[in-house]
Amino acid sequence: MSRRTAVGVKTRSAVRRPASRSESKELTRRSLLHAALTLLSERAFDSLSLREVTREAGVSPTAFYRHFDGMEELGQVLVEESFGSLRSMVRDARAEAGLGDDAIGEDAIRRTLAVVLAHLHDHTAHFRFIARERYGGVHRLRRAIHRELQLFAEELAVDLAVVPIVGQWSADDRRMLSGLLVETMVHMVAELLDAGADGEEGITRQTEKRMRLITTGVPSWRSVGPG
Amino acid sequence: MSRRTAVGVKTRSAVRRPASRSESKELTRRSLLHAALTLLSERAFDSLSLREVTREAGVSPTAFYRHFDGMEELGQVLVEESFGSLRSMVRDARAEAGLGDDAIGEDAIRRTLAVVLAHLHDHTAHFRFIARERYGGVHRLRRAIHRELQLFAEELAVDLAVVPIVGQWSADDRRMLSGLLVETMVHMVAELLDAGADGEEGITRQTEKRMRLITTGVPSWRSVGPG
DNA sequence: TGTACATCAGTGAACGCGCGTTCACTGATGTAC
DNA sequence: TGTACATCAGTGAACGCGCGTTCACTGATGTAC
Repeated sequence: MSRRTAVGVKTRSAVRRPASRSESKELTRRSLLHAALTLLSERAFDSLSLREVTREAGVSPTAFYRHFDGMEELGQVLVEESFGSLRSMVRDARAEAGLGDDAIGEDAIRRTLAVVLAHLHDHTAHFRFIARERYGGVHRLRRAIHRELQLFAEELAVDLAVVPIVGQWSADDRRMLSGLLVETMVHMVAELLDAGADGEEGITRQTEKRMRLITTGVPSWRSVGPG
Repeated sequence: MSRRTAVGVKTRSAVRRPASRSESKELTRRSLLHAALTLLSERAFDSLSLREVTREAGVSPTAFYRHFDGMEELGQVLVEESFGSLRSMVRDARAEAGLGDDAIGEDAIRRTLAVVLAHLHDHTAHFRFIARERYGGVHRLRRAIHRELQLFAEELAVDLAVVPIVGQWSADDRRMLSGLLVETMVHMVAELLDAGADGEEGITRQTEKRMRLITTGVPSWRSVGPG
């Protein structure tokens, strides 16, 4: 306590004197966002009050206004942060999946799911926020989340163009496939967040099977069904 | 106005003197539930107040207590009603799909989706309530909804046992397939509720394709992958 | 059918409480010289 | 380095408001005779 925290040791609750006014302001801002995310783990954003957030963060209600216009602005920041998490995950997943000249094999599926699970553990609160507000009571949040997931699916659709058979498909069919794969992963995340730790293995195993069944259908797919 | 409403003419807002005290009580109860569902179309249950509901229903706040213990009990009733809608849909869908000696064909898929769409139009508010609270902020509601959807998927898994190839699968694989099909339909419902009327055709067409791709994979499915 | 009493769905006033937001403030940090 | 002043993150009191819940009530409906 009498010295600075040892170099290289990052402790969540490391007590160290903030170096400057702006740094200390940033700390308060972070603790407000953190407090909101904590409360959102079992509440809808809709029902969160400004005073609850400041109480959880350990500052006075008025301090809130030094950082945000109101709860709506804080919500927007949470969305942006959560999308940051999502995008970094997508980047990793695309790298790991390594779509190329091969069909979408078991390995690609397993590696992708591993990336999702890793990010889920690192950004649980962000992912829960997205899952909860995706169809929640706040229109602006729903729209923002929808747009972001759409974007993700469209990126995957483009990636899929290099996969052998899928490369011959129409763009619409590719979007259908990528949308189904993305939705299957999103659903897994939502279920994992809602289930206890003991449900984890069953859910991931089922999801892996689902992804395999979907890709199994690829070689026999016909865009328009038989007469 | 001077006479009773004509026999056989059912008008939503038909003004007729309630025949009895209990009948008039029931009318108020219905209007409280209706008011809640109306407000829930763009709000989370979490954030709904008792006074808002009574205001919307056009009665005094105190009247609420003649019908429900509090908001939580009203929520439970909404869940039960919504599940009533869901179960009647499932019954229709199972009858229409007519799973039997044939593979799951385009017709079965189309008929099933038609049933879902019909029920969606008749019970929009109930379905929206389920979609919103499925991963919403109220634990009890999440659990109830999860259990009900699980049940639905398990029923479908049992039905699938009569389908040629699927009949040879392990029970676990059949549950995987039914879970994926159910989730695909639930996702369609959620998207339809969130999109404008002009999104409807695109969403249903994509869903139909997704279901066809899934069933396309069935003949080539191997429970454990190669290698 | 008429009368006298019981029931009870819905009312309106009142309560204490947490809410969002304002305001003038305090005192540590930052800056100019 | 030391001093005098400016900045500004966070405070605490205060406001008016909508909340859930209580209570004694009213008056239409129901029932007993």
